Amino acid sequence: MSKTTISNSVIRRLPRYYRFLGDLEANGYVRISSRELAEKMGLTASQIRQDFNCFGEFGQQGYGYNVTELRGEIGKILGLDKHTPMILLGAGNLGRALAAHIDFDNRGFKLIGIFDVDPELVGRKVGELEVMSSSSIESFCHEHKPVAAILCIPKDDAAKETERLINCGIKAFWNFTHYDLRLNYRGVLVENVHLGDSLTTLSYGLNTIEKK
Amino acid sequence: MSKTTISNSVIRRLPRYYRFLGDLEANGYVRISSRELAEKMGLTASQIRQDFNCFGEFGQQGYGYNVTELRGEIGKILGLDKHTPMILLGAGNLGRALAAHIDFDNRGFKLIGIFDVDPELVGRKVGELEVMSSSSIESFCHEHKPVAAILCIPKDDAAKETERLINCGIKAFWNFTHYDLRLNYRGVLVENVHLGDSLTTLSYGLNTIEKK
DNA sequence: CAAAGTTTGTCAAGAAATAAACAGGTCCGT
DNA sequence: ACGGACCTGTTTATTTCTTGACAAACTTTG
Repeated sequence: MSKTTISNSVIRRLPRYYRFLGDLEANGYVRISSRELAEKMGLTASQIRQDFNCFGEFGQQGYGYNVTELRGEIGKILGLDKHTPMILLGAGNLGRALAAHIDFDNRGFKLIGIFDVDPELVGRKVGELEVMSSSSIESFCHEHKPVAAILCIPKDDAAKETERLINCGIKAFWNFTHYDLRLNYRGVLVENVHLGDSLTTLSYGLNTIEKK
Repeated sequence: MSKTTISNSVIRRLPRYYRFLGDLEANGYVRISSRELAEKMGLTASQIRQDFNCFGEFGQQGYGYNVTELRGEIGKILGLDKHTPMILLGAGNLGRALAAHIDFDNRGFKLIGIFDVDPELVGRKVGELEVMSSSSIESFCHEHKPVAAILCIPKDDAAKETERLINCGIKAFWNFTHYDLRLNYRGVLVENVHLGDSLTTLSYGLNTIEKK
């Protein structure tokens, strides 16, 4: 029986399940039990079964789960069979690294445009794409209808540019700005990534260990 | 009264508090109440008070919290007054972007060395630092005693290199590899960053919204 | 083909995190 | 200087998340 609302904790674990199942598949696993998967992932078998059952019954008693089938189901749940068109704002170090490093095609997206205000960067090639001037965002969006955007721009520009992109029809933001986007209204999605916060957490850990 | 063990949920919120308090300070705020801060951050006042009280009593009844003082206290808790020496493995796109983009000095660390196996990259300048050959890691660590390491290397090298670094005295890993480091034993810390998982979550969101 | 061994899906208990409530101080205007 | 408004620290309640338990069902083995 699949649940009506899925808790955030469960959703956050799904990509990790998907990743592990991909590894298992690559290593020739055909079936896996919740107990064995739990051991590999450092979770409890109970939690894994309950997580999966939020979406349906994918396993078989006495057998376990078929790795390929389960991975496919989770992929569908995550929308990884899609290729939602996405643009990148900011072709600085981080923006270029993401464009080159992230496997958009296998994560439900397709990167179709890169923009920057800096004339030095405009025209430069980043992978297959050529950096375009930020001033052409409106016309580009009108023509190609991107749905998602990556923000790798200075903090102070974030609010303004976000507003602009929403007017261009952008529905989802992957935000690397040092700014907490909060637009839970209007059906716009935001995934804030604060790399600095992540590093800070590590600092806390070191600081705390030392005191013991 | 400060608690003995701090829950992970609280720790994950600390960097964000620190960030918001920095913004408030920059905007001339001298004092702030939990109610007002809660409103700005999208939390409840109760949670904020309870979070802070894990570490001590920083506020005053009828007044609130002194922004600068509170920020300082949280900074100390997070160990941001330290400059723990850190090295970077992997000077590819992502590694170079992190080296350039992250404000290590204000997050408790100091980046003191960058390494790569690729002879093409060795010798290249990344900010102030020059990329060194991975073969020199041991001698470098012997001399400069780094405590933390960033991993921006291929997935398949992660396990081996981690082992190697632990033997060099590394105690904390900031892992960008597509590989879940789990070394909770031996007092070694790991902060896994899975950018792909983050993007996948956004895909889920879009996929789910559409179905409504 | 039957019995033994697995493993799921689900329900119920337990633990953890969050929110509400409130007593006891502090601030501020008059 | 006094009363009302305000705010923290802490206790209590509520909600959410995780773990444990078990019946039902499938697989494997002799």
